[in-house]
Amino acid sequence: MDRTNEILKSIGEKCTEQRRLILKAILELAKPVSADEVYEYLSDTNSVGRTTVYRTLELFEQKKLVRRVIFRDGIMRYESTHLGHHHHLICLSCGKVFPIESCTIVSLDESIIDEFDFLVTEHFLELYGYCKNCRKGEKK
Amino acid sequence: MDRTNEILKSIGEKCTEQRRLILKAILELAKPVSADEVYEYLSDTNSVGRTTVYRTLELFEQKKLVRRVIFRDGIMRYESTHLGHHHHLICLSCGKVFPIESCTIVSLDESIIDEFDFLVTEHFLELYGYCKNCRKGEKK
DNA sequence: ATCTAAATGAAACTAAATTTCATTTAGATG
DNA sequence: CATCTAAATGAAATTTAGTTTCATTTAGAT
Repeated sequence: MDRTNEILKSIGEKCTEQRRLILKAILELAKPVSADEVYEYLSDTNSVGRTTVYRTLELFEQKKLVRRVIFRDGIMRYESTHLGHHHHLICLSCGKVFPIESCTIVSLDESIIDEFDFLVTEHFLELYGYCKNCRKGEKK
Repeated sequence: MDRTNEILKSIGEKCTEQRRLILKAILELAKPVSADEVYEYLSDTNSVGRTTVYRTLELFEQKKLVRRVIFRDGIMRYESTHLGHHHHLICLSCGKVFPIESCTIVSLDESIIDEFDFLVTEHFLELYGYCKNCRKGEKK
């Protein structure tokens, strides 16, 4: 059940207890999380320092194990690339994040090279609003 | 030529020298700029403090004179809402920002209420890649 | 001209993220 | 298996963006 060792080997980096724990956390959480959230998540193990979390997430980003996502609060969050390309619905009331798997923007990426002579390599779309739960009991 | 007074009056806020200068800067720069960039832009006038720039941009955001945009570096930038709804091409090489006026996402906003029962009130799309200039002379 | 609530700005503070550097360790090598 | 070394770790210091505090100034109402 612990694929973290294999994954770390596959990116050609040392397998340390800390890296395994951080990778495990990212896979388990399966949503965008900040370095501090990962640190808190692992705080009961008492075996990973804050600095290491920051550094390891940066390493994972370089190695494409995670991608960085930034919402309106400007905090850097990371999510597993195993989740595949998707966008986010973010509730302005409760803060919950919902993934949208379908992406209708890829065609835009391609048309932009013609229209703007700009080669798009990645794009990020975030949609803000109010989720089902937070809209309950509101005046219509 | 100085509409800043009228604009400040129209939002029902005091017209101060500082607010006029900051608003003028935002209108002149006509692109997403950080508080510090506005401060630097006005540094030769020596008449606006850093704190005031931060506070005034926040006020302008509340009053919908500017909107906050956040790129991958997590720095808060603001741009005039006079520019209208649009998205951004950001060059990963030179950092230049190009606006895309057309928005093909509005229909997505609407379909999401049905599919996810989530009411979208705003969305942000940023496309990263390489602009014409920075791609010059590269191997094909 | 006077007055007052609001605006300003220097300095202190906060929070996220990065850097430094002494210590520890993975895993390569003999 | 023991040894060795470059890499990884983490506590503390530092940096940076942004916010708060509070004494002073000022817009604009009276």
